[in-house]
This record gives sequence, structure tokens and C-alpha cells, in this order.
Amino acid sequence: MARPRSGDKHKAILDAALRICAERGIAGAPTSAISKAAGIAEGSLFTYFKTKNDLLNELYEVLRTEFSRHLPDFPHGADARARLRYIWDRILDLGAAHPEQLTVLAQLRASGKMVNDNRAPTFALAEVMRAAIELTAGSELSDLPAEYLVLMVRAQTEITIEYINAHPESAAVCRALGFQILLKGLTGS
Amino acid sequence: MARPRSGDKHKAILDAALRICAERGIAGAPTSAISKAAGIAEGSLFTYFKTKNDLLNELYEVLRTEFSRHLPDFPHGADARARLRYIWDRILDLGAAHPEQLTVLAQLRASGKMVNDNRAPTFALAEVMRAAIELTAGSELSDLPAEYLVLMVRAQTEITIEYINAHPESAAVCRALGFQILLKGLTGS
Amino acid sequence: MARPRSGDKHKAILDAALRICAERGIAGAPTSAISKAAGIAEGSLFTYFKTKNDLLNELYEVLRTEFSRHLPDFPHGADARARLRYIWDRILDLGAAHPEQLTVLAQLRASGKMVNDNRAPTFALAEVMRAAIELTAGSELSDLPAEYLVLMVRAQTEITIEYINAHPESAAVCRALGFQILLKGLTGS
Amino acid sequence: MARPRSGDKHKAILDAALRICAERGIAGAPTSAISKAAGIAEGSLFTYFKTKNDLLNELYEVLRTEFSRHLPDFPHGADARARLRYIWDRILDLGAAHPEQLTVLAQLRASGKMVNDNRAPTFALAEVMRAAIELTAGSELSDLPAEYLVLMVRAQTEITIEYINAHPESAAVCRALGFQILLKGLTGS
DNA sequence: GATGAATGAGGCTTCATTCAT
DNA sequence: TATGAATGAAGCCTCATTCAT
Repeated sequence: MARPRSGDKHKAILDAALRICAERGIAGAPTSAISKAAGIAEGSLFTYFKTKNDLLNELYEVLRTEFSRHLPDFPHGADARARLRYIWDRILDLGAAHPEQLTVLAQLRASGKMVNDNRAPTFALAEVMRAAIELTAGSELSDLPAEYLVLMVRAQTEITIEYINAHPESAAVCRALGFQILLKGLTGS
Repeated sequence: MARPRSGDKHKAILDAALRICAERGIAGAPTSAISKAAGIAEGSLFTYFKTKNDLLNELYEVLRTEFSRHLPDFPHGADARARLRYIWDRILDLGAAHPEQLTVLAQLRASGKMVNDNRAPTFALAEVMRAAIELTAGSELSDLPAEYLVLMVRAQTEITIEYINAHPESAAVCRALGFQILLKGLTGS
Repeated sequence: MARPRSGDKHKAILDAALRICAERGIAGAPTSAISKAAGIAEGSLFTYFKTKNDLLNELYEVLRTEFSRHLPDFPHGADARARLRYIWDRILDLGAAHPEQLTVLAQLRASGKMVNDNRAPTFALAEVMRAAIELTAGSELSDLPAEYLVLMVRAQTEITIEYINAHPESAAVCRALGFQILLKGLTGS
Repeated sequence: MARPRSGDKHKAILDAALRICAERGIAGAPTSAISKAAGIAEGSLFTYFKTKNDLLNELYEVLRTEFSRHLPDFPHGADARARLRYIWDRILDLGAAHPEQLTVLAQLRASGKMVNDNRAPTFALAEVMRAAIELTAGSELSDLPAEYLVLMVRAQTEITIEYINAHPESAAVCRALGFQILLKGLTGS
């Protein structure tokens, strides 16, 4: 683990925090362990983040946001179903490749320490919302707040990932049929 | 002959733990605060629970289980839809009446400290599973593991409660249409 | 371990204390463990001994004294050498049979908590002193305080037991030659 | 770059531990008292010693070893009797000057918590052994394990110091005649 | 007398944060 | 800016002792 060059320390700390939190839980992630994993001195961490809580908040934001960066060939022109499916697949891919990211995201969300000052929705979230609105348009479901629908989609993907990680042999079925349930729920077909 | 170990005190500690954890998060719930809230001395807590973790585990079990106790007039004879709806309603009721219980349950689940030695499913969980199986019978969805379906229902109820607590004005819509989505997802109608 | 009959509780506690102290050291011998080992309730211990320190002091006294009870056929008429040898042998016997007793005695002595209100010497100690005085009579060594000689004999037996317990194969040599050293030291022959 | 870990502080802690243990016994030496006596914060103690037991072990090693450092003009060329006498005198000197060191050493030895991973014998111990071997050579006593003889010499010095500290007026006699006993024991003359 | 729950003062240790170097 | 020693407030837990039953 080469010591990262000076400008990247900020990122190195976030990476280290992610790793440690994933391995040992937020409660088991002292700043000392994080700075060690980041290859810096204990005190240096506080040059980059004023408090541990600031670090955690930024980590939360990064994790929340980062996903949207990995949607290069999003099918902008396709229909709502296809666009939702695309995001569904990418999230499941991420869940398989980096389960820690989602684990930690969930832990941070549950910790009740996140500031959450009505941040801008990420690209993915915005797209999920658009798709959900389109899919429910015209039916009674259009009475539902769009944010509620977004929460629902997120919950569905999260438990699908959780289940797949615990039972990898069911990955294919859950991916396919999990989406089908989601879609039928929203469209009735 | 001696002062008997008090069942009340046992319960008082669990109640206090629930309250403190709900208010300040698990991490912000020192045993000192819990015992104080329970009206006992710091050391006494350890007469009833050998370690803090034991207390948390028992709290988890209680919360997990307790819900099933409040289903007096469960419609055993009704069809799957009605039975699922009954449970859906009761959970939402609980979420409205005691949001802490579900908050803390989620926190404990996320903490990764629960022993979870393949405990028997609660009555409610078992019924959800039965209903889900009946509802998906005959369709492709019957290929899905029943546990996955249960996770899904739980996730759906949780986010519904979360949303309602944040936006009480949408309570009615979310309760009705949230269930409709769930049902359509499972049955396609 | 049958619960001892009421009158023997005092002794049961002392026995238990001896056992626990030997196994886990004085520091690792909480009153709770002692009372449990004695088959009584935690609080009952304090019916028999006002404080833990009192118990320890009495245990000390018992251990110190008890040895003298097991000298039934002490050769009162024999010469100093034979009498000293008799005691030497009996102490080594005890050290082999009940190493805990001496271990704990040493620990208690080192703890610095013993009251030690110039207690009467035990029979054995008194005999050691008489023998030592006789053996050194007429030589320069008679200038030494008799108590010093007693300490010396005790030290010699203690380390002999310690060594034998650690290296049982040397038991015979140490017993024989250890005594020879002691005797030559005192008499020069 | 940072405040360097201070060798002084390391030593100050050991000194403080020695002092407190001597005054109040190991059991009466909380880390809080030690750090206070060392003039540092409670937490700082653990910068220098990972656990209290580590501190105690190192203290033990220091005490065990340190004595050998104060034998500047050891008479390497002299005969066994003279060399043994030299060490005997130095130990008694130490016992008079720093009785705590030997008290605590004995306490630590008795505590049963020392790691004692077959450490190299100190210079003094090695010399005692050599002298004892020379002195007993040719007699039956040469059948005795050398370690036993070392234990014996140590025991003899310890009780001599103990007695002298309790009865300073006998210092001269005990020093002279105590050694004479030791020597006669080993050589028979 | 016997019981064991109750007490609360400490004990050891961890940790976020500060600050001298 | 980087470092890591220093800090001291908690945190969890143990334990001698008391006291209601």
C-alpha cells in the first residue's frame, strides 16, 4: 500500500473509512484505524475532516452519489421500463461487485447521524423517479408521492442484493423476477 | 428468601434501552443512561443482562417477536389477500403508534451484532410467507425463494412507515396504494 | 459437593477460599466465587467474616497454624538434628501433598494485608527455633537472633518445595542434600 | 516531527509503579494512581504500556535486571567465596537502600502474572550459579541442580534483608553470620 | 440465620481531538 | 502541512458490601 501522494489524501481517507466500516461496522471504526489504513498519521485525518462525523457525512454523500457516475451508456431514449431495468441491473451489479458500499451506506443511513440537508437527488435517483412517474401515469398510483416510489425501488433493490449476497445461487431468479414484481407493482402488467 | 429478581425491572431495562436507542441511536446509548432511565443503579443492569450485547440481543428478540402478540383477530379463514392486508395494516398501525420500535429494530439489524441463531420465524412472518406463497402460486414468481418474498414485504412496509412518519399527510394514500403495489407485484392484478 | 451442614460453614468458606486463591490467585478470588465454591449465598459469607480481609487474615492464620497439627509422632526425645529433620520432612511432605497451602500462604504473606499482631509461634516454629538454637549453641552463630534462624529454615524449605514441585525428578536429592546444606550451615559439619 | 515519545516518561511510569506498588501492594496500585504519580494523564499510560499487565511485566524485568547493572567492580579474578561475598554484600546494600525494589520484585513473583518466557539469567544470577558450582564441586552437593542452589542463595539474601529491615540493630551480625551460614552450608567449612 | 438482588465506587481501557514539534 | 504523543471524558464491567425478604 504505497503512501498516496499528498493531494489524494482526502480520497485515501474516504476509501479507508469505507473499508474499515465495511469490515468492522461504524462503531468498530475508530479514527485511528482509519488513518492507519489511509497511510497517514492519526492527527492528519483532522486536517481533512474537522470531525469524525464530518468524515462520515462526506462518506455517505460520496457513496450516495458515486453510483451515478457509473452509468455511462444509460439508454436515455428508451422507454421507462427499459430505463428502470437498466438502473436495476447496474445496482445489482454494484451490489455484487462491492457489497461493502451498500452495507456501509445502509449503516450510515441507520446511524441517524447524517445531516441530509435536502441534497440534490443523484442522477440515478432522478431517473428512477422519472421512470416511476411515467410507469404509474394514468393509474391511481399517480396519486402517490414520487419520493415514495423512489424509496420503494431502493428498498426493493437493497433487499434483492442482500438476498443474493446471502444466497448467490438464486442470483439469476431474483434479478429477473424481482424486477418483474417491481414492474408489475407499478404498472399492473 | 432474598429480594426476588424482579420481572418488572427486567422489562424496565428493556423499555429504557428501547427508548434511549430510539432517541439517540444504539451508539449513543451507554449502559449508564439505560440504567438511569430504568431507575436502577448502573451495576444492577448487569444482574439482569450479563453484557450490554446480551441486552441488545434480547431487545432485538423482543421487538422482533412482540409484534406477533398484537394480532388478536387475525382472519385465519380469509384468503391470502385479506390476510396479507390485515398484517400490512397492523404493521402500519404499529409504525404510527410506536415508530421507535421499528427504528430500533432496523438499527439493531444493521448493527451486525445480533446473534440471530436461526430463530423461529414469528407468527406474523410465517403468515406473510404463507400468503406470499399462495399469491404467487401458479405464476413464474413461484420460482422465487419464499424468504425473498418475505424480505420484500418487510422492506415495503418499512419504507411506507418511514415515509408516512415523515409525511403524515400522505398516510392514507400510502397505506392504500402501497398495498396495492405490493399485491399487484405479487399477483399481477 | 454436598451443602455442608450449618456449623461447618465457617470452615467451608475457608476451604473454598483456599481452593480459589490457589487456583486463581488472591486477586482473582472474589467473594462471590468463594461463597459459591463454599455452597452458600454471597451474602452469607459476611455472616461469618465481617470483611474479605478478615477472611483472608483468618485463612492466613489457619494455614500458618494447621501444619503443626499434623505432627503426631514428633520425636520429642531425640537430638536437635533429628527433630529438625523430622520437621523438614513433614513440611516437604505437605508441600508435595498440598502445594496450594504453601502457595497461598506465600501469596498472603506477600500481599501485605495481613495483620500479623505478633501471634504466638506455632508448635513447629517453636521447635525449629529450639533446634536451631541448640545446633548453633557454642559457635559464633549463637549471636544471631533466633527469629532470623527460623526465617532461614522456612525460606530453605519453601524454595525446596518450590523446586521439587517444578522438577519432581529431583525430589529425593533436594530433600536429602537440601537438609544437609541447612544442617552444615548451622553446625559446620 | 511530533512530540517524540519520551524515554523519561517511560521511566517515570515505571518509577511511579514501583513506588505505588511498594507502598500499597500490587492490588492497591490502580493505573490511575500510577499515572498520577508519574505526572501524566490516565490515558497516556497506555501510550507507553499497552495494558497494565504489560507494565507490570516490564517492571518485573527491570527490577530483575537492574541489580546487575550496579556491580561495577565485581572481582572477576577472585575465588568463589570472595565473588559470592561480593554479590551478597551488594544485594544487602540494595536491600538497605531500596527495600521497595525487593519487596515489589517478590510481590510480582508471587502474583503469578509474570510472563517469564525463559529469560536470560542476569549477570548476578549467573555469577551466583558459577560460585555455587565451584563451592560445591567435589562434594556430594554437586549432585544438586545448580538452579536449586541459586534459589537457595536468593532466599537467604531475601530473608536477611527482610530481617534487617525489621531489626536494623542486627544488620551487622546478620550480614556477617548470615553469609557464614550460607558458605558453610555450601562448603562445610 | 440465609438469601441473592441492589448498590455505586472504582478499575482498565478506548478514542476523538488537540497541539507541540 | 504532517506527525503522533498527550489528553481526559466516557464506556463497560467487577466487586465488596448492604439489606429487604
